[in-house]
Amino acid sequence: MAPPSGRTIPDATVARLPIYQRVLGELQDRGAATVSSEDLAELSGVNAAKVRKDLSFLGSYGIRGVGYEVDYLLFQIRNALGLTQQWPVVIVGVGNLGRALADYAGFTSRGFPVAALVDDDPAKVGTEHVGIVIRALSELRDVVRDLDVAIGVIAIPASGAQRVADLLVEAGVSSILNFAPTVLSVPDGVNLRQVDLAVELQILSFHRRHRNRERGAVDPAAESNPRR
Amino acid sequence: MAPPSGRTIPDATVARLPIYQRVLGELQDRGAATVSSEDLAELSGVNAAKVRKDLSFLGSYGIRGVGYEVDYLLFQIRNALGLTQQWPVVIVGVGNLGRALADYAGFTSRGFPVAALVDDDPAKVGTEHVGIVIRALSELRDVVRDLDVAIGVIAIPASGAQRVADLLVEAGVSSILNFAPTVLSVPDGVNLRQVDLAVELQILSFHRRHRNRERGAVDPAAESNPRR
DNA sequence: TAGATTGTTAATCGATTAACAATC
DNA sequence: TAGATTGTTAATCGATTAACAATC
Repeated sequence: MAPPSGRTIPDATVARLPIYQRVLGELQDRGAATVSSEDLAELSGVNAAKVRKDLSFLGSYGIRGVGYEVDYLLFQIRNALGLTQQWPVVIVGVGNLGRALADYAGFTSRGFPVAALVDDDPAKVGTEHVGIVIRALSELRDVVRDLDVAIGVIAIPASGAQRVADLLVEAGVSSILNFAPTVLSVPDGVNLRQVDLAVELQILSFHRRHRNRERGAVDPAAESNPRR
Repeated sequence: MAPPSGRTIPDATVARLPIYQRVLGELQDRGAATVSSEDLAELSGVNAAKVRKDLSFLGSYGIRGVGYEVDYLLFQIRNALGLTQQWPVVIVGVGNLGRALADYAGFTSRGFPVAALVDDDPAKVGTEHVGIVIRALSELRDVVRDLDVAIGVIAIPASGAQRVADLLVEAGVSSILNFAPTVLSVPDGVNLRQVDLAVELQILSFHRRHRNRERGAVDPAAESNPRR
């Protein structure tokens, strides 16, 4: 009954909690009071046993014979994820991707308000995007301090990413989300996640190829070895 | 010596092949002829034993005492991923995210040229973005047929995503990359991958919270239970 | 009480990693 | 031959899932 104490939530479970959170939010909007693991699983695209196991790591928040109270479970998931408060983010790089992220409603609505935009192009500094003034890279430290920024988002080309990561760490952010296709190194204690948009396409490409293989389709590009 | 025949490459390995590919590409640009599993691991941010195991699923392409020939290994990885040919993509939704994706150099340079842009806003249809004319949603089938499109990218809000997915499937694409934060259902035989930009922030938030916990920091937001 | 659904167990499967024989 | 590095084994760890007792 008490919230789990020793606790360690497996990584695989942590990665699914945001999905449950989103689905529960939709259920809440539709006015659902409770949901069974079966239904939550269906809506989330996973196995029902997995849902129950995942939720059991948070504590014992279901009611046997009934299901889970939507409001209550949503609160507990938000709590586990640390989303009962807002975490302002700074986006570094106001190119196409940076602008898309700044406009992306999903950030603010899910607890990550875009507090600041930063770019090193003098032509952009001082202009506004969606009501946020673009600041210079040299102001990063002040921006992070003044706006209480916890998370830095890197939305610039790979070549400058490590330098920006270093600046973000110096400026005091504790977490970095990197969209540049390059492996970054950060000090211990700084959380780092990497998203590579093209990687997803490459994985798709692999699966596409193998689905076709199974069906006996011929893939001419797959044959022939080059030199050596 | 012969390319592996029975083959099944584990999912975890498939997910890392694009990383090795990118790192090998950088090594190639720098003129490196060979690379050891130790160095490739370091540059990719993984364990050296894992690199060797991953690569062994593709075949036996290393040279003991020497390492891996960069060019040859790169070819074999591209081959395994099905990237020895180009896979044109169509991007549905020319909002901020769609435009960012269309401009993203990483797509074209890694074998996924943006063949077409599609939007259902009449004001956008017929205009150009980065040299590509924006077509109407109703033309999707023609676009896919005429431009030999294999992959559809969904870059619209969640509410319309399932309908667009259905249209893409009808139009004949075999793979879908979905950026809308909603679970899609597609027929068997269609490959689907989901990217949720906010999910990454939420996972970061969790890890941030627990790093702090370990250090004995107090998190006021974590306490107190709501009603019930 | 009967029906429904959770929380947990235990079996299974897949992924990681150190260690080392094979071999360049 | 000596040194380096692969490819593979085997031990370990973590994730998934069916099954079911507990209980609303």
